[in-house]
Amino acid sequence: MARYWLFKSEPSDYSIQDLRKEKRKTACWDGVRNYQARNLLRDEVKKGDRVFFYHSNSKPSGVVGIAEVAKEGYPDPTAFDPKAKHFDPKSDPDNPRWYAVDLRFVEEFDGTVALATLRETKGLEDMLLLRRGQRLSIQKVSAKEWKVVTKMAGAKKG
DNA sequence: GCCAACGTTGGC
DNA sequence: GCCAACGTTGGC
Repeated sequence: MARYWLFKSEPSDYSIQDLRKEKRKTACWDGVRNYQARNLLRDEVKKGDRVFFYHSNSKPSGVVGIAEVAKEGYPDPTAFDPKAKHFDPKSDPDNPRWYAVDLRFVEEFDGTVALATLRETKGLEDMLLLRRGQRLSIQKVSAKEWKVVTKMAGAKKG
């Protein structure tokens, strides 16, 4: 059974439009440096899973579209690259500390499903994103929440 | 730009 | 293992 996720990104850093413009509309989701998120990328995010693309620190912040997992967890190459922004000298290629997945663009919503709107929506009361103090950049989304949000967005390929 | 809520680091 | 200091996230 396919699972659902929500991946956060600051659009000034990397946006859904950037993903759409990629060759084959696919990109390596690298740079995650949080152990909880790492565990999800390494162990639970599977090929074919669907992902909400969330723009944080944005106006407004919210879910802007859908991607799918094109490649399952593998060692994050940027952790070994001294020139990379998220280089980690303590990550050893023989025992990698950080993981990445590949995401493929699926769809961009007509508009942003804003965080404020999500908060007001029935059926999303338990959504992790809306939980106080929840800052994780990779989050699990339930099938029910996926359905509600895609419906709000008028998604065609949800 | 502010600041609350976390996560990480490092001294002890 | 504790905890203070510091860094980051991300809404507002």
